[in-house]
Amino acid sequence: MRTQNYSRKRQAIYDLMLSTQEHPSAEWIYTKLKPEFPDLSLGTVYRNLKLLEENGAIRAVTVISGSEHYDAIMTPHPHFICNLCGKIQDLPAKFLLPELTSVKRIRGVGQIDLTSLIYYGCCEECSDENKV
Amino acid sequence: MRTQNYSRKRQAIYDLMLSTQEHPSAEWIYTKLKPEFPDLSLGTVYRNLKLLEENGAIRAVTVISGSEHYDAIMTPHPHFICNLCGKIQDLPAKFLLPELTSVKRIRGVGQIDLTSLIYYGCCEECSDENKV
DNA sequence: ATTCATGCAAACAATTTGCACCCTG
DNA sequence: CAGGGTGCAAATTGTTTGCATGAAT
Repeated sequence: MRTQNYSRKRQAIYDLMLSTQEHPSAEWIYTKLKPEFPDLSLGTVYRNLKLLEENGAIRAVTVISGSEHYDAIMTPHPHFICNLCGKIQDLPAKFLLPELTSVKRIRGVGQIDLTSLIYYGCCEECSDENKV
Repeated sequence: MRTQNYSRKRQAIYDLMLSTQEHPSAEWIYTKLKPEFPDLSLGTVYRNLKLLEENGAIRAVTVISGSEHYDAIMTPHPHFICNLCGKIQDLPAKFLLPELTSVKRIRGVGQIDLTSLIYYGCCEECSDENKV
């Protein structure tokens, strides 16, 4: 991990990541922080997200319609992603069965660092809207 | 599903998808088919991959270093993705526990269409190389 | 002072799209 | 001949990067 100086903007990005239920993209974070940091640039958000990921402070969930989304909750847990609105929801860790996370190596395949379980479907808000 | 004409190129793309162990990106398919179809264009590959996906003939696995990768095996099964070389391997369906695939709906969250289980780590080829 | 952090704009790379033309049914 | 299908190139979009400047140690 490369040595880092303190940076008020990086701190703000991380704090925002921690405080939200969203699974933000760079753009989302940029828009949220811009009022407080009028001189914030999108490049800084990208750089810091990458840095935080390298430091193990946050992790990438997946790419949704072209943009990467991040999660600051580092306890292993699955996600639910709505195919209609793209919203990502955390699922309780119990949905990630111990039989899955206990697998550390698959013979003839490789060593496992991370297990990603994602359910794709239609969230309740979207299915309610579609009924109306 | 919109009505479609027969297209020799679409057929070739699908055949190639079926015949390979790779989990191709658009670029990979383009390169493979270009010799046989010298007038093939990358746009056509993108258009047809999207069409095949809409038709349920193939499915997107995930985005790896910026590009989408597809799978023509539609039987539910997990994947192993190497963080170093990016190679995607199919895992036997038994690795996708029935407790996972039997979940069709999560209360307060939504309906599930698809369950994606991806193991990320270091494949055997890459760990061998790193030892040398 | 030295190294890190940032704004800005240009560069990049994957994908999409408009349009004219060809092919399939 | 009507509606796909495609090549081509331009446009879009998310992300990265080079450089000059400002901040942290």
